[in-house]
Amino acid sequence: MIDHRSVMRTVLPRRGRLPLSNMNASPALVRTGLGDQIRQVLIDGITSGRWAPGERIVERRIAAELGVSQAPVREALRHLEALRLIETLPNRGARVRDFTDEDLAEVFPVRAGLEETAADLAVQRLEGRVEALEVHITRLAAATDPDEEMRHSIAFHREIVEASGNRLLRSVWQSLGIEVWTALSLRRRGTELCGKAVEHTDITEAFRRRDLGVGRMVHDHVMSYAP
Amino acid sequence: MIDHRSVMRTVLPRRGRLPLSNMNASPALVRTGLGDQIRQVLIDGITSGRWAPGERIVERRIAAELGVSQAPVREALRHLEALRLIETLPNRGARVRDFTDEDLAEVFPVRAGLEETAADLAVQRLEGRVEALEVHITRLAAATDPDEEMRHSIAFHREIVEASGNRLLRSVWQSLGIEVWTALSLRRRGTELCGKAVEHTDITEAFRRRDLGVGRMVHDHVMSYAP
DNA sequence: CGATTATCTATGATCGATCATAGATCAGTG
DNA sequence: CACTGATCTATGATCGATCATAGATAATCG
Repeated sequence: MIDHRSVMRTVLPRRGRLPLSNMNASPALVRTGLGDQIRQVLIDGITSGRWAPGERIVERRIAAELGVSQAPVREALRHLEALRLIETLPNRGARVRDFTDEDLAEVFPVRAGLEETAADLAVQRLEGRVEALEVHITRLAAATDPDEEMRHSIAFHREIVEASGNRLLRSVWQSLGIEVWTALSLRRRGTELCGKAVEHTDITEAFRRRDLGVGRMVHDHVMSYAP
Repeated sequence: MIDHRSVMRTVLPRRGRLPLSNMNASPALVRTGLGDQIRQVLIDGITSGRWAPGERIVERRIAAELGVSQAPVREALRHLEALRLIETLPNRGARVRDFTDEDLAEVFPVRAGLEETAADLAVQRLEGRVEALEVHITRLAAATDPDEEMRHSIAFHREIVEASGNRLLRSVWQSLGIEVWTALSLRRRGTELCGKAVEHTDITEAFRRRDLGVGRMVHDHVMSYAP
């Protein structure tokens, strides 16, 4: 019998197991359920290449490896499916998706369409107040490693989406899982996307002067990331 | 308070053989799992107003009413959350979302952005072959009741998205659950969206002559649905 | 009495076990 | 030997029960 009463089970249960993910700084002391933790483990495993494309993902095996039951693993797998990291067939389980270059490229037109819309909405609401955007430019400039660069660059784009004030738009954009896919793109080809940072400044200036062409600017900027 | 207990039971199993809700016509004889059936029951219940906005959705109660266990109900609820039909808080359950007019309006800019992108991609691939689009115009013209009208109108838009050839775009657009939200909009205000059908013809003509401005046309057309 | 703390209750989250299906393996038949 | 069908196996889907948390209720204290 396992000790379920242990207060604040920060990590997956059962006899010393798994790395303690979120014990450190965090504004709200996020207590996350097993499903969320498992999801992160699986995302890391797939993006890092620990599981090969096409490899079968067996619910019970993952559950046993992590010392949990099948249920939260299933829950996590559904999230991975929504992120399109795995493919599932009814009654036949899931396997790691084999991302083609085309798969990786498809995200850019979608982002472009969503972010153009977001920018057109945001320029109205921001009324020239671009401080929040500038923060991410500064941080991006100060970034040291490529992974940090990526996160700050994405944060800039997320800020535009947030500024649109359209919660559905935010939700849809978030659900694209840009971080994950960008990480996969970077792994696929060499590390780039560096030079595009200057365009963030141009875009921010356009927001500052309330340039109604900013939507198109963002659209073209996003598409310029595409291979 | 409305009587929930009497409702369904037409399909969900238990001991006996599952009554095969869809044993008849259907190209591929889709056998759907409990989760899918439950999802549909819940969607119908919410869109029809059987469950009031803000009303609590208790997993075990639904499970008992349908004669199934908690697991497939949970699975269905997660889909409803993705459709934004319910709101969920960790460890505190789900309740029917109270859709504001703003909620209903938010979908149009998102659709406009996605469908503009889709149209710009589709016009390249279609090369003037607009037969698939015309089918939906014809069907819409032949539609009798408003519900059928809605479905054919949406089918036209879906066709554009399909024609883009971008599977991610299709997936994202589908996940918006346009049918459900449109049904809610129609329920909220009176039945309209009728006059807009002619614009479908204009758009189709633009596709036929490979007019590169078709993206903007579709964008404006979608936004014209917004209240 | 009002505030604080210790139950109690409802219910989401998780568990371990079972059912059902898709494939694989084996057996029989012409 | 190819083919059909029975049997076995792996595993997803579902179940019933238990654990853990949030909110309600009762008990305690100043």
